[in-house]
Amino acid sequence: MTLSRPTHREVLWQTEDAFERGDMITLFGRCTVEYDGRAASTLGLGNRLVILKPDGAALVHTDEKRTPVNWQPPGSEHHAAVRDGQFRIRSERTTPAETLDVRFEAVHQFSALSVTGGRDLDLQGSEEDLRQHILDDPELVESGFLPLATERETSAGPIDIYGEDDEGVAVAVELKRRRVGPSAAGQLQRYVAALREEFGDGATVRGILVAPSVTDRAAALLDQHGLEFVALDPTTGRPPEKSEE
Amino acid sequence: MTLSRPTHREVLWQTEDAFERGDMITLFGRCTVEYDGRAASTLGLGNRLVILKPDGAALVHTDEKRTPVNWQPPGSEHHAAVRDGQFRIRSERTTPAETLDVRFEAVHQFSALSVTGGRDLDLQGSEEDLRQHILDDPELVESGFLPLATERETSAGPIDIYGEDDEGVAVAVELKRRRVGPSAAGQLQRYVAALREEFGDGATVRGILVAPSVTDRAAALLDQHGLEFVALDPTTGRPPEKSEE
DNA sequence: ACTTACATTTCGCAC
DNA sequence: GTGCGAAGTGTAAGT
Repeated sequence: MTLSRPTHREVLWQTEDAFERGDMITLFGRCTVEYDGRAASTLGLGNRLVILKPDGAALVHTDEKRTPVNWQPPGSEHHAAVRDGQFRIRSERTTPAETLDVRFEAVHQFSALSVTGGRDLDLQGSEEDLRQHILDDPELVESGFLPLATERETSAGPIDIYGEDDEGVAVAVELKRRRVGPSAAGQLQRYVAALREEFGDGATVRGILVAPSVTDRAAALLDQHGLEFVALDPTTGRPPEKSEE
Repeated sequence: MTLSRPTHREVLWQTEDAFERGDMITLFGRCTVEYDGRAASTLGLGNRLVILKPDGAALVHTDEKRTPVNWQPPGSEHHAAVRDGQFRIRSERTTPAETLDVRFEAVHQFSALSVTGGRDLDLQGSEEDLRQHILDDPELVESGFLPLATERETSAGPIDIYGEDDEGVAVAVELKRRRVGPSAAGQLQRYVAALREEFGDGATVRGILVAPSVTDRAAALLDQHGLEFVALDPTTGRPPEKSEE
């Protein structure tokens, strides 16, 4: 259902009907946007595409970027009204308290869309896949590596794969699906430190970062703390080609 | 410009015209989606909203979530074609090499939208704002704090605010606009360790994390490393109310 | 509701 | 182009 150059009243009726039906709404028109919540923002007049989803999500898109210029996450409540010659959408949520106000000077187009069909994506190449590759063939990490647990808890957080090397020394393995920087090195360092603390009096714990590649600075940080790096690609589960490193 | 229940041919012509004009395109219809690049995914048949932006961004939205189910970032190249009774969009980019394929069994609606007007958001409450509050009034961190530099480089990365306390001891201040977890504590720890390394032989360096609040685990990590915490709200630049902590 | 970490994160900025 | 960290990050899983 689409309206071209509708009156504000028409948009209001159709919006309420669409909410009722659980349709997704798209509005294109000249509007301002105000947001207040975790931060606060204002956006001056311009033509934008506004999307209202039946799950409570709201998106305001300009002609640039993948990220909406303003939005409201799912679970928000949308309300529509006509006031002061404007068609207005107010979207509110709690925890945290946030409001999004879109005020249309003119709505160029209104659509109510019945969105049906699958929304479950079949995705490959995640960190989870990389973990499965390693559990299927622990030698990928190193000869004699024995995985003992996944998501093994420490005081600093959960270790992706916890195990032992061929000499029975504890090993913390941290997985990343893409090239890693300093933060991943720091993360592994936290886990290894937590294990050493847990085991007490100078226990030996090794830390291995598994990822397609590392930046220089991350490599230096790993080095500083005696941590190791193993190059593996998340999709193939094999060492990446040199061109991919 | 909008077409309802157009033929694939009509959509193709209008799509090419819209690309030419630099319009934003919205398509609603029954389609499958395939993605291959940093990861890979497939999405079965269903009604979705597809948005093609003139900057090369592509978005595929279902009726749920704020995040598109599939997408392509700005800078991609969109191509349209009719083949095997389908209207197809292929969006490609390089570095990294990624392709997005949307195949429409039926296009229920096509729109070409001329998106004009401001897209610059005026946003308040960022980490940058918090920094300005502190530079305007360093006492917010602690009595006698003297900022000497922002983005001060270390071997582990840049320190948000570098300065000295009232006794001339070096202080690294890390800012966060929201409640912090273990990673922020680790980040500050990296910077402080880098400064100690840089200054050599047991030099004293203090680290202060400034944020609205901390999680328990993060507080424990700070404690472990002798790091400190100061509670400040990024918007007001003042200690947050108890209810906000 | 809160914590924790992943994400095809995206985005901006500096080198 | 790569590196690095912020973001109103969003999202899922566990507690």
